[in-house]
Amino acid sequence: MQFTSDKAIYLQIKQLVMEKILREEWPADAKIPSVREFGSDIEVNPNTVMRAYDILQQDKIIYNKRGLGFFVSPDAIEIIKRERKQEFIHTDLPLLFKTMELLKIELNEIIQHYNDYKS
Amino acid sequence: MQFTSDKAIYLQIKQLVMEKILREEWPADAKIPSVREFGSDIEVNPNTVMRAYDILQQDKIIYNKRGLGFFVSPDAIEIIKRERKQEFIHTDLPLLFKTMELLKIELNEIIQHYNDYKS
Amino acid sequence: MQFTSDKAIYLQIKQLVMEKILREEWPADAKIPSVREFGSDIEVNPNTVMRAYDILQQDKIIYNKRGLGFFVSPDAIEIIKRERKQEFIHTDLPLLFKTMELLKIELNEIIQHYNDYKS
Amino acid sequence: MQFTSDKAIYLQIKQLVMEKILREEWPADAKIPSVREFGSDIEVNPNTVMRAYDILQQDKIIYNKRGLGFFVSPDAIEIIKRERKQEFIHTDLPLLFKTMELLKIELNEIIQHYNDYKS
DNA sequence: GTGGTCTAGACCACC
DNA sequence: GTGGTCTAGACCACA
Repeated sequence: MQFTSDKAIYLQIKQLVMEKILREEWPADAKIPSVREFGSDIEVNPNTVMRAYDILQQDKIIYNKRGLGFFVSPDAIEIIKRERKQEFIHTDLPLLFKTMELLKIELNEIIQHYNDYKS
Repeated sequence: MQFTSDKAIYLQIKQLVMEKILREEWPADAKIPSVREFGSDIEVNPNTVMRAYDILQQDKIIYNKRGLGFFVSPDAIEIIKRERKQEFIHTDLPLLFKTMELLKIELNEIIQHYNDYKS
Repeated sequence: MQFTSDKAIYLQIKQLVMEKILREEWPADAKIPSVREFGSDIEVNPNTVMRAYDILQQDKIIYNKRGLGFFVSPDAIEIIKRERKQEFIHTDLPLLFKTMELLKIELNEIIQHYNDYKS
Repeated sequence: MQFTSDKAIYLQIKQLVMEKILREEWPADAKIPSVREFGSDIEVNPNTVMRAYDILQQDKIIYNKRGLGFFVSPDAIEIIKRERKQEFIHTDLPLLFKTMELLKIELNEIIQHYNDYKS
């Protein structure tokens, strides 16, 4: 696993976990790797993994059973999608449209790129 | 002027200046505010404004006449557009499409939001 | 049975047992469930239940007959009440009063809530 | 400054800060000590102080100006009181009443202790 | 000067 | 074995 240096590692780990959940690699109520195990997998200090797990727990995306480990929350996917969609619609899209305006890019061009991407 | 705290202020200032140029609020060869003036306008330390101007000058988006101040470069718009368009197409768009995929958002929805935005 | 994750489970079990005794659900000299039975009831590892029973035995709230199981001590209620009352008066109440002071809550309001609670 | 060992230090620091704000030792928009300064004051590692500040910032009780430090949020007192009152009414009080019931303590006795406390 | 991140290593309670 | 807390020390970007 390689990390970009322009974003905090613990945030990238958070992202990584959420993607694994979305892809159902880690299904609901499944145990996720312990902080030590995951840390050694991706070559990151367990404390840093812990920080990511901590936030994920606050967001109710994972939960903890004392002495056993962290588990995927039953409604994790729903929560993640809800959060991300909010951000997408209220932050990402407006930014996209504003940039399009400034650069005088038409919608057609976006659609063109989209079709290229899908194929 | 309010700044987001999750991005360096000097970068937000740089962004702001580029937008003003793109919108032709500050046309080619026009004098832009001095670091002190602009700094007090937006309630930011002049040093921080200077840092933004420095980078803009390196990018040849503005130029300096000693003792007179900073001025918009004649080909500023062209430079900005070239830079931003690269980033837009090769970084922003792919990221957007990836998010759409994960959230199962169709292109139709984007078009819908776009029309809402334009009106 | 659900447990809060912010307190040790064995302590929550201890609490639970003491409440059952105080409510006389488990009267004096009655046999209480075996660690295995109780553990499977509340979905907790028998070792953890054992740890709670151990402490309860040390406190002389329950006693053990080898090969037969654990039983409620004749003076269990008295012991529990003595312990808890000390803690209640010298720890819980002062803390409560301090909070009331900080939040500017008057005694009247407490009495009001008490009446609501009783009805 | 001394800390109880039965509660995480960073939580006690959070508590301490909130009390200083409630007592208006640190008024609205005032700068609070830097993590290093406060850490050396109370003889705690700056990282631990940071953890407390982090949570306080999430709760919008303090805010950050990049490169300058942390400041008391204008509506900090209101937020703290709201939070604490919720907890008081929905957690502390029900627990109090339940304990009173179990220990067969009457309201009179509480009132008695309250008067003793006030004098 | 300020926060923010990360590591390494320690110690603890809990299951 | 698991999480959770804390320290010490390092490095960085930012104002």
